[in-house]
Amino acid sequence: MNIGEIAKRAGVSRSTVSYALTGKRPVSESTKSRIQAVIDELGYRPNASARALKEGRTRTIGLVIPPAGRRLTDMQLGFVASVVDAAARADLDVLLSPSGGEHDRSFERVVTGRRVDGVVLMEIRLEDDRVARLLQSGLPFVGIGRTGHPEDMSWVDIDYETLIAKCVHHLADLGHRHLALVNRNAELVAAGYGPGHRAQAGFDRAIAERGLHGVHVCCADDAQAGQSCLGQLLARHPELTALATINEAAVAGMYRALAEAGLSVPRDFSIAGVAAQHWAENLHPPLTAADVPADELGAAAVELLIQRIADPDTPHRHLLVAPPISLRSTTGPARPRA
Amino acid sequence: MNIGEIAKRAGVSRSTVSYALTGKRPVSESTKSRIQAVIDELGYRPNASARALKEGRTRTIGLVIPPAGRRLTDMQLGFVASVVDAAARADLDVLLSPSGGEHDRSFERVVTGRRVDGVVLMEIRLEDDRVARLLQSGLPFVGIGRTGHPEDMSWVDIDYETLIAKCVHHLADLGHRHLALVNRNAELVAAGYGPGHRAQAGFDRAIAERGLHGVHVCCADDAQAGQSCLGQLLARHPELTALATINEAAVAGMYRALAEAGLSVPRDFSIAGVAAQHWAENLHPPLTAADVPADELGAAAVELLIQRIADPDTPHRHLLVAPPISLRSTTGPARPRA
DNA sequence: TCGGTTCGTCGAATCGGTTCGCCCGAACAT
DNA sequence: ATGTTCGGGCGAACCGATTCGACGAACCGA
Repeated sequence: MNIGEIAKRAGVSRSTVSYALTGKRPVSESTKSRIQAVIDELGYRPNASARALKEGRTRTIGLVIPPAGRRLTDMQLGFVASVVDAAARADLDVLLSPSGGEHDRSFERVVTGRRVDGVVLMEIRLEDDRVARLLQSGLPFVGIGRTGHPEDMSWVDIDYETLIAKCVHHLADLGHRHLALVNRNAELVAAGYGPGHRAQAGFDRAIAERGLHGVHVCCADDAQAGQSCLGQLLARHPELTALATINEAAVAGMYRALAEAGLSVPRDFSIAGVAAQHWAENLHPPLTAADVPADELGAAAVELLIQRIADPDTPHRHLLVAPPISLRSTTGPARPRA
Repeated sequence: MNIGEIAKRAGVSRSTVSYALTGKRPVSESTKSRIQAVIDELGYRPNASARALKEGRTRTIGLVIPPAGRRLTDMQLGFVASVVDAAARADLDVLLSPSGGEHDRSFERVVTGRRVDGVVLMEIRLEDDRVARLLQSGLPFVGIGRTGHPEDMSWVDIDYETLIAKCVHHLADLGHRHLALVNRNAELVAAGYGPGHRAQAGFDRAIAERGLHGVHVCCADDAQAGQSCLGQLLARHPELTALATINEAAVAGMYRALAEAGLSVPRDFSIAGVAAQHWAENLHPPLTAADVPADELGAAAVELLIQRIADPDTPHRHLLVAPPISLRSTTGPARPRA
């Protein structure tokens, strides 16, 4: 069912059908309705590949997510959902590419075969070869997250450094003197995962400013790990009375570890973190946390990307968000542990 | 950077470059390596749209997920992950379409514009117009889930009816006489969501077979809802001592409701369900449940789809899985509530 | 009545690949 | 010497849209 068939049955040329559909040139009402009738009857839709070939754009964006197999965090899910949603609103399709580190065929296909008009990239490292590939390819892209050279690209990001510092100050204000930072999983941080490093920087800075004691641990991104990790931490550091974390997936397990240790939250131990609002609210007890507006960030990323696609030479734009900390039920005045 | 440019620089015709790349006709080693050198130098990759146009296939499959805005369950996430993963292994790209009920532009684009070679459809209702659209369009597709006329399509599915019946029998064996079924959210079930109805059918059947008493409730798919829903249920039905559920997202909240009511699990109250293995294990306490092998199902769906794409006239195939119930920590002997 | 717009339409070129038919020369069999 | 096969390569058609230049008819003001 191609445009030629429609043209033939409507008794016009193919170009007229095209103009009737796009409206890029005037077509009389009578022929327009005749064409439309044929189209409705045959259920014709223009072939996307042919259109993309001629127009030079695919009306599709790529979304590069962490590799399959690894579980996405709730926040990342929020990003994906909002990107997909924003793209749909702009009548763009989304091509999913689960891409890890080295030569990933899926990533290469997306970047290199003109399959997409632009790319949204997630889980960016301080040094990230996917960013390098995209830069050299000239394909428009926007990061959710940023590298160590953030001027070279457009991005939206969460200001983990500031937020974790805020958490520390909040806890310090409550009298806590011995704090821990529970980071994301060790492999990720070792690979140069930006938020992990920036969170640590913010933690160290705030600890120093307030003259406190801080310990830093990595923890796999699930409840089991959170439980065992904090269990060990509590045993090894009996002086700890609070922690800050960016590892939302581990928090539920931390609660269990505290319960096991006979510590009640927030009476004996305080936790402050950075998490998707939905997640923080649904934990039990609800987590005092900086509520990351995942939907806004994803939508903003798509908006930036659409602009870059329209004009690849616009200067890069950046959006760094540092939402306020919502006080819920997991932080309270310091009380020395037994 | 098109194939003509490569041909020119390598001093051969365009067709020779094409044959050198696809290997569909013999090309001498010497010219092949000359062509390859030019390609490496210029970083050429064939234009996917042009190839798709000529070949008549896109090497892309569509994945239709529940509409954005709604949160995917852990099991659904497992499906998505495994579909994406299986597709990547087969060098297929995945186009994501979040599609709800009525005329969804994203769904229409995917189905109708020859953007994809086939579709994996999720969250199918007993009567589903997306299935109808796909059938009439002739596009190969495979359901994760099935309609009320399952012979007309290929699908993989979980046998909720059998599994919930098994749960009931398991609980009955433990001496429970008054059981509840906690279903997914009411809108979904009202809209004819298959698993919801089949679970209820299995529940009713088993209840009747064992001569028990059963109540049936719908519950929104989150912990908050699970808590309030079960709270009310316990108050209204003091005779209940156990429940079966397919609503994995609500289980954490049910635990809370039970704790609030002063009931301990499994001493005072038992829960058996159907859930993704990962989820059941990570709950606290770990849920006695039929462990749904989400990765296998997703991979099987892709495999079926690839076959249908290769030969659209093969008879439909079906895969109905009923994994055994893993006994964990949430079911025990009945004990009348105070 | 004549030249200039404007409207509606058509034909042909084009996007970047794949593929079919054909051709040339070397190797081989008869 | 003659026919046959086959490796290696070329040119052109084709996939299904968009888009540009052109063209006839109607319409306008001078």
